[in-house]
Amino acid sequence: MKRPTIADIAKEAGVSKGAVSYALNGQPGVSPQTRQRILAIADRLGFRANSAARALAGVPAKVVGLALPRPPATLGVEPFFMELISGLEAELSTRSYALLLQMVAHQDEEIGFYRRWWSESRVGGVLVCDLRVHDERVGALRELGLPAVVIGPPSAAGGLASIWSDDGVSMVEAVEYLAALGHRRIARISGMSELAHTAIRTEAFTGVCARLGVSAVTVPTDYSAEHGADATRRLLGADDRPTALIYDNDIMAIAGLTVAQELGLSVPADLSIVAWDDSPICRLLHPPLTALTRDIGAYGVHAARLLLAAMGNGAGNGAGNGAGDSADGSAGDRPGDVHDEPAHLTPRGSTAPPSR
Amino acid sequence: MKRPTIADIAKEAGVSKGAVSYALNGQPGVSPQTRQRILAIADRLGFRANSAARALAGVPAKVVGLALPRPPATLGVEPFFMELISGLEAELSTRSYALLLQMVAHQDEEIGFYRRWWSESRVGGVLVCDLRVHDERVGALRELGLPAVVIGPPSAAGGLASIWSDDGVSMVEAVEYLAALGHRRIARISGMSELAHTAIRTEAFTGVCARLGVSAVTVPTDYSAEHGADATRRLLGADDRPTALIYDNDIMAIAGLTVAQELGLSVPADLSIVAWDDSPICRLLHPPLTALTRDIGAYGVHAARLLLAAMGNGAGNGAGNGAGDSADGSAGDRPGDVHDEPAHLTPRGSTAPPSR
DNA sequence: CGCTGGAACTAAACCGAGTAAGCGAGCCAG
DNA sequence: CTGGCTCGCTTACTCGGTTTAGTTCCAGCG
Repeated sequence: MKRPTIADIAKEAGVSKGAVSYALNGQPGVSPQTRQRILAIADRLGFRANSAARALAGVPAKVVGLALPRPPATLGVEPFFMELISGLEAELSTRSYALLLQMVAHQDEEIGFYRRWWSESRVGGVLVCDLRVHDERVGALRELGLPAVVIGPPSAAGGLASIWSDDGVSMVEAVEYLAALGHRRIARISGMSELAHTAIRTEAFTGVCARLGVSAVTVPTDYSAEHGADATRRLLGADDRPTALIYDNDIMAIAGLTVAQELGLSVPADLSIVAWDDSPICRLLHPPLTALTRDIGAYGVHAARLLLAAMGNGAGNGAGNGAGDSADGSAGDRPGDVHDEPAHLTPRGSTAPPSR
Repeated sequence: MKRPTIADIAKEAGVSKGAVSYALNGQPGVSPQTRQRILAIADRLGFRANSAARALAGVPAKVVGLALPRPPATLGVEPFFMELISGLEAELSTRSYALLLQMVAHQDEEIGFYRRWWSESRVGGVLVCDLRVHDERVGALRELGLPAVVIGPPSAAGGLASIWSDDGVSMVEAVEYLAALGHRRIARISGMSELAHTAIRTEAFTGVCARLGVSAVTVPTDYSAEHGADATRRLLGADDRPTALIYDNDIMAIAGLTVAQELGLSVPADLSIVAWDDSPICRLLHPPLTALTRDIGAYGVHAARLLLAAMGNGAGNGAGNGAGDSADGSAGDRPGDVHDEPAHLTPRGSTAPPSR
């Protein structure tokens, strides 16, 4: 089986390759009749333009690169990423863009891949996750001139387009809720402290706790279930143990719930638990977890839209404020930054007033 | 910043483009000295061959395609896939292959993508998951002549290379274990019954239960936590409820554990639970789940190796029996089929003799 | 009637690699 | 001394699109 080329179509239609190219790409230079004829033949032959040839001819590759930090414990990856990818794909594939996935162990390797993708002109743009407070990737990407969208706070994006939901707002909502229930000792099991969004959450957490007169502790972890369980054990073993715990991801919250139950604590009577991000499992646990819920899929859709816009394919609604349901970009961020809806608290059975 | 091309290198080295190409690809036709000089220049310039140009020149694309069935409930995807991808990547990236990921809603769409990838010569081969009993994708791929590896039972692979672990063996192990504990009514919450591996598990399950004189029920679901919970509720509400449950994935097992506890049943005293596949959460639940454990990452590594071999890059150990620690390919399957180690039972706190 | 202009198309260059064919130099054998 | 071979390299063409620079033809207009 041989793939049909434009030359085949040209021969069949009795025109030149150029005419076929114009016809297929909707460019002027061919009469409507000829265009119709060419399109019909292309369709009949099942023609699809060879992506290598178009890429070589300078048409930007309809491929988007995503480098995923390999999870520290190499175990499973958080549900967050799967949902994000799912959302990215939803948008990308409707526009016939492909997603090139690459797992990386550390930032240097990741930058290496960006360099490589660029020099091989493999991708037209990239998505950057897990932004650090001072992130070398930003500089490297700007230097390469590779279109990029940062999934994280604009403050650390260093001028690259970014999409993010304001974790500070969500953190305040969670703490205010717990404080209103009567909690006065709240601990937080956070992710890696070098991550930009962790820093933002930490700042918001300490800030709002101070304002409300609540004692606040943050224990940084690597986001893994194991570390989450360990941290929980340590916090609950202390003399003045906290009455409420906020976990920076759902995986650790689930692990923490189990630890609490093993220690003989009843949730929510003896201990309240809040999870950040809300995978289906949170709803199915006993008790179901109160969680900070956001539409991660939509987050991915918006990120993809923003990147496509940055790549020049601004096609219609993709440009500017791509997020249909996003908040206004009120804070003085440059155009190209999109604020998604922040996560909101979904109270469930794992939170209640502390027992006296 | 402009990408260096072989023409740049040629000019700098004072030779022709052809010589550079020969030198870079380790082909004869240039003297060792000239080769050295060219390589040094290429290195200094940070040269990387434009992937589009090589693809156009007929060098097979170092890209592997993976179409993932979009999860039925579009919620999160099973940990299985993330771990599998992680393993695939581990092998692919050491050989500088890229992974093209595509989410698809149904089989027809998936076949469409294979066609497209083929006619655009985007990928050099594909991996096929979630094999059906009679799977149209197999025929389509053979027709296209696109190298492919099936992640599933050879019986349904229709002659394509396949990799798989014998789920029948594992199922027998689990049931024999439960029967030895004294269970006489075992139910199984399975995945989609049209999937080939579900069929194999079901056959093994009914077979071994009949042999051991154990009553067996299989309830098919869509693998989602919700369906798993529903099925569990129904099974446990019946008059002669089973004393042990086997779940076809870990997600449903977790949901099922929660349901049992809500119904006031104590696990494992009143009900034993076995999960198929063993994500970190299984270990952290209370009680920790007895699970059928396998090294999914290694599974992915072997799948990638097999595909690379099928694509002609047999480089060394990739060919033949790619799985270092795999069982021998004893059963009469053709070369190109690899048997990975079957899942083995890891007894934990969720299984015990049934209460009288 | 002749000139201009635009529509519709063709021919050929081009992108950046890979590669078959050819060619000169050096070497060896006859 | 010459024919033939090999080595080392160049030339030129290929892949399949895109794109630029023409070319042809016809309509419109002074």
